[in-house]
Amino acid sequence: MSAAPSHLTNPSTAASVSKLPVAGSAATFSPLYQQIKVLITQSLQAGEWKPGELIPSEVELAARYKVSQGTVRKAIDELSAENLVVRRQGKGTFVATHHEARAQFRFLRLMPDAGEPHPAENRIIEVKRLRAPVEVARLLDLRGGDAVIFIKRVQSFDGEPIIVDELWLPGALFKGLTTERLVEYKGPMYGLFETEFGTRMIRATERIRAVSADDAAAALLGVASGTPLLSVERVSYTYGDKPVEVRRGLYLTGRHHYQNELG
Amino acid sequence: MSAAPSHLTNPSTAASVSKLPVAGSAATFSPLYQQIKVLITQSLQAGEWKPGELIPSEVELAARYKVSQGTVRKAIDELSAENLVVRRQGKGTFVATHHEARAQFRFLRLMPDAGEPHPAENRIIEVKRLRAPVEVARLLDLRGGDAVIFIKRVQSFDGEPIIVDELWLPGALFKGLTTERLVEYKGPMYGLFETEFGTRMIRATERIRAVSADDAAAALLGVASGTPLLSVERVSYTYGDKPVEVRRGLYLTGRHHYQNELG
DNA sequence: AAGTGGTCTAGACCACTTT
DNA sequence: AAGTGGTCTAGACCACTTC
Repeated sequence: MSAAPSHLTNPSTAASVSKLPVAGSAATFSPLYQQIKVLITQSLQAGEWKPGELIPSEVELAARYKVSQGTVRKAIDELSAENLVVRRQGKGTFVATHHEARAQFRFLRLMPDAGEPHPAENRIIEVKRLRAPVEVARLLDLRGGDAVIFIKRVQSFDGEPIIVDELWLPGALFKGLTTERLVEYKGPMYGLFETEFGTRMIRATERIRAVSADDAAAALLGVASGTPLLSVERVSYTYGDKPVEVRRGLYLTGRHHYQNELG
Repeated sequence: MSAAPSHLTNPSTAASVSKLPVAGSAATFSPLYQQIKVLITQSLQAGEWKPGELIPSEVELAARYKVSQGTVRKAIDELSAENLVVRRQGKGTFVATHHEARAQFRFLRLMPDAGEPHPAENRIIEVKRLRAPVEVARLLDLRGGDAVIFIKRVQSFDGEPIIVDELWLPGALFKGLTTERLVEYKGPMYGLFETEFGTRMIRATERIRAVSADDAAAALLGVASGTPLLSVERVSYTYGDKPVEVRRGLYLTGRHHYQNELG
C-alpha cells in the first residue's frame, strides 16, 4: 500500500493515538474493515446502489477506499452474513432485495404442517391515516401527535384465511400509500415499500403470545370467538436500526405452525 | 508449505481430479477449510476436547493438519459462528458449553414482558421409562419398540408456574437418568446432559402454535381450563445432526412472551 | 480472454492474557 | 517475555460467468 488513507483511521499506523483515546473526544478506533463496512452501508442507505443492483467489485472498492482487497472482502463477508448484500460467484455482489423467494421466508415463518408453503393471497380490509397511538409512537420513535398509516389485511393460503394483520407505518415515510396501490401491487408488501417508498426492512424483532380470538378476528378468520390464536407483535428496522414498522398479526395455527430455528 | 498433506485433498493441487468427479464414486471435493472444519468437529464429537476446555491453538492445528494458519482460522471462524466453540482473545478457543448464561438464552426464548429474566426453578413431576410412541420414534430416528425416557416438569419464574414441559430422550443415550439426579442437579438441564451423559445439544427446531389448556396443564399452571397457551414442539440435535431430544412445552404467556429475532 | 468472487498461503504487526 | 486470537497486506491460483 502506498500512503495511509486520510479519511480512515488505521490503528496499525496510528498506534499511539489508538492507545490514548482522549476522554470526552469521541475518537474511538475500530478495525479498518468495520469502517469500510460502515461506509458501504452508508452508500446502501443513501441509495447509491439500489436493491437488486450490482455494487462495485472488491478490487474497485479496495481502490476507492485505499485498502487491500482482503479488507474489503472481510467487510462484505459480514454484510453478506447480515443479508444486506448477496454474493454470486463470477457475477459480483448485489444489493439484497425483498423481490426474491429467499427473503420471503425470512419474514414470514408460518408454514403448513404438511406440504409445501404456498404464496399468500392478500385482502386489504382498511387503510387510513391517523395519529399514532402512544404505544406505536414509542415503538416507532415518533412524537405524540405524528401521523401514521394504518393498514388492516387478511392473508389466505389456498383460499383459507389464516392471518389477520394490523400495521402502523410512519406517515412521513409512506406518503401516498393508498388502498389502491396496495391492492394493485403484486408481490410481497416489503417489496412495495422498498421499490415505491425507498424503505428497506433489514431486520425485525417479534414477541409471540397465545391469545383468544375476539369477535372481529374470529369473523375474519371464519372461526369461533375464543379460538386460540398466535399473536405476533413485530417491530421492523431499516438501515441504522431505525424502527419503521409496527405490526400485529393473529395467526390461526390449526393446520399451520410458526417455524423457528435455534442455533 | 512443504508437501501436500496426504490425508486431505486440496483442489488447488489436484485440479484434474476435482474437475473429473467420477460418477458413482463419492469423491467430491470441498475447500480445505471445510475439510479442517469436519476434522475439528469429529474431534469435538469424539470428546478429544470436552465442553469448557481449551482446544489447541491455531498454530498447533495448522501444524497438525499441515495447512496454513489462515485456513485453520477460517474453519474455526465458522465453528464459532455456529456456536460450537468460543474464541477469547489472548486466551484461546474453548469448546462451547451449556454451563454459561450465554447458552441459556439461546434455548429458552421466553422473556418477561417487563424486567430482567430470572433464573427458572424446576419441579420434576414425573420420570419414567417407556416404549417410544410412534411420533417420537419417528422424530428421534428410533425403531418402533425402542425405549425412551419420559420427563414431565414445571418451570416457575418468581414462584409463578409458567411452563409445563414434556421430554422424550433416547433410552440408550441416557441410561441411569433418574428423578433423583434431575432433582439434585443445579443448573440447566442441557448442562446435566452434556456433563453426565456426554450428549451436547447443538441446535434445535421449534414449531409453535396456540392451543387451549387442557385440565391437566391448567391445574399445573394454576389457570382455568381453556386458557390460551403457547405450544412449543422442539427437536434438538447433537453433532452430525443426530436428533436426541423431543420436547413439548406449554407456555403461559400472560406476562411473558416468546422473543424472536428475524435477521 | 477478461472479470468476478472463492480459496490458500506467508508474513507482519496489534491487542489481550498469562507467566 | 511469550503465547493467544485479531487485523491487514500482497500475491497466487481456482471456479464461475460473460463477452
